[in-house]
Amino acid sequence: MNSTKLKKLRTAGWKVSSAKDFLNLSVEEAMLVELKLSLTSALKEARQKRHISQTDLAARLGSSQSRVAKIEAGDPSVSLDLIVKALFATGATRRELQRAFTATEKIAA
Amino acid sequence: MNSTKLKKLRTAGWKVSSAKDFLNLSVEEAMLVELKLSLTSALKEARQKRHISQTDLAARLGSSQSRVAKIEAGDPSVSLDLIVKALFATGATRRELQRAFTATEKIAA
DNA sequence: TGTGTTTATGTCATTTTTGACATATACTGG
DNA sequence: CCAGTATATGTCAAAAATGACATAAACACA
Repeated sequence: MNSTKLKKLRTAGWKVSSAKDFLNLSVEEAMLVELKLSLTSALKEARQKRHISQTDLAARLGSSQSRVAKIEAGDPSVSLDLIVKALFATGATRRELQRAFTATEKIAA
Repeated sequence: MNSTKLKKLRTAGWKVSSAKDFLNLSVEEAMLVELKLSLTSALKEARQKRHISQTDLAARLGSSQSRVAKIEAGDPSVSLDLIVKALFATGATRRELQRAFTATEKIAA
């Protein structure tokens, strides 16, 4: 986790905390962001594979199309809770979730 | 996921939604709760194994001892984001996290 | 017993996340 | 081109989560 990567996350709108201990605290936050990106990517795949529209998924999830779009777009306003709930709502099992955990998401240059 | 289990989660303070579609929507929420419990349990283990106090962990995390206690207690007011950040803060790797994903947490009778 | 440390529980003002809505922009067949 | 469907983006009031604080309870170990 280098500082270039951190900068990229910041410009993407992520609030990777400006706390005192830049090289500790923020790294955990950045790890979380990476995890989220892996999962949202997995979500998009899972949803499309099953031919569910964002609107459909939103209904299953008790949410709105716009929020589903934001989840998949990796919007910083989306919690891990919601991402995981969305994944479950597509029918993904815990094991599938687990798989998504391994892959590290590349942050576009 | 039976309805007895759902009742237990509810009495533990979890807001497993009373949405129309009890046998779909709430099940995903319950799955999320189970996942959270697995992770908080893993967190407690990870922290204790490394002889870190809740106060120490709170500092690393930029949080407070009371919140760390709540995380480990499986308090419903704690987000998945915070649980995962806490796990990372103990030094847990993504692979360790992944392991915690498999184990299903028993809900005390 | 007392003293220090760790963990638990309750409360609350502030911050973050949410669903909903409007609206814009793709994308797909006709 | 148009019409229908899917997805993206911005905004906002309401709801949920947060750190901080007080304080209690459990634990250790002299």
